[in-house]
Amino acid sequence: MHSLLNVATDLEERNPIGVVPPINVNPYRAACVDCRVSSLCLPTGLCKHGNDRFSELIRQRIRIKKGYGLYHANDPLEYLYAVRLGSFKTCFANAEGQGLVTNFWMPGDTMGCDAISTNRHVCSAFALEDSEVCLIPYQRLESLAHEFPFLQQSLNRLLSSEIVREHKRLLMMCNLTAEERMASFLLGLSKRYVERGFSAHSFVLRMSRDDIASYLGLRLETVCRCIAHLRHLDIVQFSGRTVEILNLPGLKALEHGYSKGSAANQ
Amino acid sequence: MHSLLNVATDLEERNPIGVVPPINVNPYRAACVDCRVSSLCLPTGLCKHGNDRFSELIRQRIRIKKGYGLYHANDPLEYLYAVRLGSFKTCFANAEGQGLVTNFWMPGDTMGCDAISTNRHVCSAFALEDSEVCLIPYQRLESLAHEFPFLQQSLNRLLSSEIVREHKRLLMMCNLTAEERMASFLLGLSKRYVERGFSAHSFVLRMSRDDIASYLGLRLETVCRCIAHLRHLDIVQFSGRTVEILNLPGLKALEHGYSKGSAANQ
DNA sequence: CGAAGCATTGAGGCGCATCAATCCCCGTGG
DNA sequence: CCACGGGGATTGATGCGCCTCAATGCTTCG
Repeated sequence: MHSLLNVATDLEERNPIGVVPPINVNPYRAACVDCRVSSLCLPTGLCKHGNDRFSELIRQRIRIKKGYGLYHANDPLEYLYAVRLGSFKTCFANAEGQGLVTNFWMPGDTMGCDAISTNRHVCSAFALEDSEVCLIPYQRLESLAHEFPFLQQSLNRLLSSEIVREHKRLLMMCNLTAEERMASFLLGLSKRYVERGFSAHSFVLRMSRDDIASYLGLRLETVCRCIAHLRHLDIVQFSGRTVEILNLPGLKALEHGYSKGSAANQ
Repeated sequence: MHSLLNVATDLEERNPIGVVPPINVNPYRAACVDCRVSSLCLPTGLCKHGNDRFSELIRQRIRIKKGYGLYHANDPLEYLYAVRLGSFKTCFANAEGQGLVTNFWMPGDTMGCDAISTNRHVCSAFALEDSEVCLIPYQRLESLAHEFPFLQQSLNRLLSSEIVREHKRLLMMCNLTAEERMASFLLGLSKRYVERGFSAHSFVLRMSRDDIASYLGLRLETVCRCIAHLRHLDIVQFSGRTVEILNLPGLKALEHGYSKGSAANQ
């Protein structure tokens, strides 16, 4: 039991890496200054000069079509990848082929940091919609971070915050019921959309039910049932992948299990 | 359901931080050159000069008695902590007081990296036996890492490898049964003891059944039952916290679920 | 030596996985 | 235009693994 599908295999076969040539976008244009999500990205807070130098690093900005892979487990670490547009999922699998979705990535997020430890990617990244990423050559990033200590600190914080995020996820897996996880997931998405200037109440899920299930440590059917329940409670409206949060406080209450008769924690 | 005990509270109360004054050990003696676990620690691979400079950072080496706290969630990040002797657990808790054991730490491990993201510790660390740690002042470590790029790279790799470790743990939580997790846990411990020059077959658990349960996302009783089962299979001998692995290949088979009639994955 | 904490074992129930059938949506081609 | 097929989503029935509650044994330490 508990053997989740290998979430990568099906897509990997659709995209033997290298088959889809990266599409170079605006190679001569400064990447960061006019980027909509620069305030969330790695060079945030860097001085003008540092920011310019960082922009010079980004020699390639590439487009990835929906469903295709950007990098794969065991690829040598060459770049970190900053999402500029669209969204991705990353999948981690062991030797036995059991795998899971480790994260969903939105504009401003930087993917691939887990590769630094071994100089090889341990996850595979797939576009959930037509997307655009900036390629950050890691070697040169290291050099630049040496020149600009603030950048080094940002990188350290980025790495550390991934550890904390994983801690929180572990906590969720251990302590929350399926419904609480689902509520937590939707609230997390909502928050991230707000950070990016979108509505907190209304958004479109870019990932399948199966991806959500994998991310939450559940099965697809359980996710569906949770969604059905949220609908019946009139807390969230779903139509396909379009989400409408009707009762945000109610959803937050669900996340903390206040709906059940658990020990009264204020 | 699923509300694990707050693993920190009981011990926190026994040790309001500051009550136990750190015991300064050998302040004038170079810390790293003669350390038994220097080969596993942060400055590994650093040049002679860099190693000397790193040693100078370590102005304090302190002893912590069994059960007492070393640092606590929300403490400002001042030091990273390198375990020199003994062992620790770190606990992470959310606002509701639900918590879990995030990791167990052995000599050569460096604790506190998750604090870099917010400049405050997010976990609390407790000694599982009388222990000794080196205090690495983080600000000064940053400066030294700037002087010695190799040290910076080691730090980056350390952070990144914590992310990968958490990925693996998540995978374990999602894909493995209680018994497989228990087998995986024991094998992990065994491996780490070997790295430190101890026996692969025979060791003492420093943590309680409850700690193990929390770490594995299980309940104490389930851990006990798994132990009982391993004992009946003559794969592992337990007497209290002393462990004797009688059948290492058998244990590895259990970890991958080959005992059950799962789909024949070679 | 008694108390407190830790560990073990048993009985019973619940939450989620599993298996299976059906539905819906959408792109494709006759 | 509709028939067709395929992948994703939904819903139901059933069973199992682990949690929960509870009683008892064991170890440790003042």
